[in-house]
Amino acid sequence: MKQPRLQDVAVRAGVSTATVSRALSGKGHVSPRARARVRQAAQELGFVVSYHASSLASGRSRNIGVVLPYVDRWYFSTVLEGVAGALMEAGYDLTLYNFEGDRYRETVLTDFLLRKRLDAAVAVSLHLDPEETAQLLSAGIPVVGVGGPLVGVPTISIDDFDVGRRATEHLIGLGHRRIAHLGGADERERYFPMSSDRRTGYERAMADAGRAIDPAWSLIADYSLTDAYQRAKNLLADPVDRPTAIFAASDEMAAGAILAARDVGLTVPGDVSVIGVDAHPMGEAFGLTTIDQHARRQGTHAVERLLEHLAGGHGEPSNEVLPAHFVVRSSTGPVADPSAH
Amino acid sequence: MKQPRLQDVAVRAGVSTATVSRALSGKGHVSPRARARVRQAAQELGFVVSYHASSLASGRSRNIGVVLPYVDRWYFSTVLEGVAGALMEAGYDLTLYNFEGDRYRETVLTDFLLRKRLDAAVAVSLHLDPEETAQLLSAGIPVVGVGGPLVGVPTISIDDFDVGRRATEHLIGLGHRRIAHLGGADERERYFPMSSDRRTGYERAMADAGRAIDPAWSLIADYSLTDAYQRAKNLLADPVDRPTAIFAASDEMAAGAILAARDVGLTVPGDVSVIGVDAHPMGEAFGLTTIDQHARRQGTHAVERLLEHLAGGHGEPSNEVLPAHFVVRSSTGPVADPSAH
DNA sequence: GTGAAAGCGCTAACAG
DNA sequence: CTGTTAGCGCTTTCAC
Repeated sequence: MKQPRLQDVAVRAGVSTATVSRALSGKGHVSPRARARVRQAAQELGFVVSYHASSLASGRSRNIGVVLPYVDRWYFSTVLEGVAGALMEAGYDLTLYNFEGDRYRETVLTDFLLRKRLDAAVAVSLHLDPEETAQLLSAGIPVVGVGGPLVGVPTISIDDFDVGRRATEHLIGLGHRRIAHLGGADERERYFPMSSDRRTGYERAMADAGRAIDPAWSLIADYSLTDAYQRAKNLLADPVDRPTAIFAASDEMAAGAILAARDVGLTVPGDVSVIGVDAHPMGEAFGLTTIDQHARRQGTHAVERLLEHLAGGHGEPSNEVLPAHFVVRSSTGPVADPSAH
Repeated sequence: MKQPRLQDVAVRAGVSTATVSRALSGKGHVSPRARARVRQAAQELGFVVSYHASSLASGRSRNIGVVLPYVDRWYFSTVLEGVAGALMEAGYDLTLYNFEGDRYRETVLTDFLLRKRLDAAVAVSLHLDPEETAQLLSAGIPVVGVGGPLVGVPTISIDDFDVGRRATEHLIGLGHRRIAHLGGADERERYFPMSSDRRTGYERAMADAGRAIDPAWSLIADYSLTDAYQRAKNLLADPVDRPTAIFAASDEMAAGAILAARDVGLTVPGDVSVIGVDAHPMGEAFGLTTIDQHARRQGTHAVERLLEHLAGGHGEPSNEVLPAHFVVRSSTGPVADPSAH
């Protein structure tokens, strides 16, 4: 049994195909009576418009691409969930492009994005060089970024510098002087923009408070719990020259640091305080103090902006900075011996 | 500047559009010389076929749908990554449908899947009732399942019953008698199929070994680390009547159990052994013994089967059971006092 | 091996 | 408010 076509509905409803199209899409005026009959006929036939035919004819596809470097890390999957939910509400399809680090970066940019099948795209925390940005934009569709500021693309993000500074100041306020930072960098020595900004915020806060930063305390991990665990363990193993607090650029890394601390016999926050960023749900079980960056909301917000733009299009959407909020739990506390140096 | 069309390439190469189509798609015979000229012309013009036009004309879209209940849980995002990678290699697009639990279940099934824009779909760990399965299948496209056996749909999975039994037997072999299980169930009181099978495997192993199961030891959590943490904490708080080992149906839950044990002053594996399922990367930092179910491979494998089917189509793909492997680390060990009852 | 031409199923002017 | 009529850009017989 073949799928019914719009033509079939037209015949059954006793109107033209144009009227059916209008009645079903809601565009253009159709008499209530005709509308009812069309709906009825479509219903009976189980008619569903063909996306491809519709898209080809109209030039729009109700389909938005999401480009991200990872899908199995909390921040990305959470933003993705936000984006997916918002698109679903709006009746849009979502096409997923996963770089897997750098593995498919090239392929996605050159082969996939250009097939003119997307109405728009959202790029999550991507760091693209000018040429790559040009490739992205050459698809000729609106793009909005989430996370790292993408040069030349309107972006939804938080103030990562501020987050880094506030997290560090929280620790400083608790009397800590020896504060380490566990941040990230990507495999190709290109920073995740957010990582470097958070790190800069940390450095600024330390400098402003007149604290020295031991270079050995400025760690780089790959954003995974396990890697952070290893590095934190090495850092904390030294009983004399270890920090009393750690600011990790993500909750997963913060969790790794807490595990590391415990495994070298230190208590949290007794011997070492730990603060993260994200408000990852697992932070609860760790009693982790963190800064909530509302990842899901970043995703939904990006979609809202994109759809507004697609609908009205009053100028390009511009950069937008969303707030981030402290969630204080039990992993941070006053330094044990403030006089220690 | 408008995108070049197939026509433009044809003119430039001095051939017909039919030849360009054949040359570019690789279907049908084209002389090497014509092929070269077409490629050249397409190259120079920066031509990319229009997906919609191509799909409309051919009836195929090189687009596969992925339907899953969550995207921010490790198992699902890992399977998704596997699926995405395999599809990318094959030059297919991936359309994502996220149920978000049950939030969009209905919508996805009724509104989205039917728009005849997919060549096939993979359904990850979905439990559908017969009517829902019918809806899925009514899209008229091949579907393969991953994870839970989907009645009427060929599925790639592991033997969850066997996993549950082996995990439990591992504990029994270490001398444990008092073994608890931390499994999952979904919000609507419909089991995740895998959860109930793992639980059954646990029960069988216990029965076979002549161990009694205290009903209070058969816990249900929502698969999150934090929920597992809470429940395990309640379970382990009782100093007299607590289990000496816990089999958790996922590594995230196992991690929660380990945190809980430590927080009530117990050592792992000294006082309580914990085993999980998944081989979640964070298991390393926990020293977690687990059973690797090769989640990513489940995803890639499903795609391979699907593409084979799409290409050759020698009969329906059938159910397939992939192996799972022990990864023994330090969270399981001999029971402290084997004579304890 | 290659070209001509007929669609694929729908949308969007343009008349009426 | 509704019908007519071109396409949208590509694939695919069917001849040559």
